[in-house]
Amino acid sequence: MNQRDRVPTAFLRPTPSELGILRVLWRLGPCTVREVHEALSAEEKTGYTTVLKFLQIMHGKGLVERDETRRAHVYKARLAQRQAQRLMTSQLVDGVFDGSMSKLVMAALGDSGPATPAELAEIRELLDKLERGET
Amino acid sequence: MNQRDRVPTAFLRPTPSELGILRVLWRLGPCTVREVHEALSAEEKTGYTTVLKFLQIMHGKGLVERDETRRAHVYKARLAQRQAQRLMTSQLVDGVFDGSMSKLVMAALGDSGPATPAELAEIRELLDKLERGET
DNA sequence: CCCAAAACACGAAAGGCTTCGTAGTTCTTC
DNA sequence: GAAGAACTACGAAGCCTTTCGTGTTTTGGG
Repeated sequence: MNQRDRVPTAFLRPTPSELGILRVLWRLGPCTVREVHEALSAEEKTGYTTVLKFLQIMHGKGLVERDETRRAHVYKARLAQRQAQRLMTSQLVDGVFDGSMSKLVMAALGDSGPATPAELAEIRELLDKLERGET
Repeated sequence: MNQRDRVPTAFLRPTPSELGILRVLWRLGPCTVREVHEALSAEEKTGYTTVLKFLQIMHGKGLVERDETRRAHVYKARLAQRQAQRLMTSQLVDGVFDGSMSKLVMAALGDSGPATPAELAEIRELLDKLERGET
């Protein structure tokens, strides 16, 4: 595969199962299959080999990296959570918000059980910075 | 709030093709297969019967409604774009933002080429309303 | 050294997505 | 009223996802 392919195209549409595994990897950092399986078992009933197979497939797709130096391979998310957030957010914006990021923000603010005051303040601060800093 | 499967579960994960069709229906309103096909053909090369089949399948899934009173059936998106935005946004928030809507907002505001001043003002106004009005 | 436990690889089945081709039905126009 | 256009329905092929079961390899303890 091309080294410049920094963002695997598979990331454009991770399946729910893949996301579940990625979430574990983001939360716990690099993990063996067993560790992922145990973390996942807390919520869903999944066979060990199912998780193994997923990680193998995800490795094939470039969604995760694999360290094979030890017997129990260690898997690691290829993209940081931040990057995945960026990607998938712009996916969503393109898909259903007519490409308008601010429509997304409006919808999110309007729909959410309104964020806590602290969060609102944080957002406001970011707005200030945006209005001053750039433009 | 739960009348009777108001939101088809298929909406939780529309495929790219399905989204393409839904976007046409949102933009043009209720359409015949031919109309959808023509709108879609502007961007992609798709066979007429392919579009027909998609609409049939989407009808089966409950993604679209169908008026059969005329020979050329008329299809209509089951959910308004606004509702789809709501749904898919909260999907995204659950999936990669640890359930935090404000994290999404922060990411969107931070990543986007900063919105126009008018948009920023609009967002700020909504913030004000949130902080005062509801809780 | 041998065995059980732990780990990986592989394959396969069931179901979903995508894409059409073909066949049958209804409408329009001479 | 027959020919052809415009529609719908159906089925099938090829590929992807999800889920395991089996089989093989490695390893640590007795």
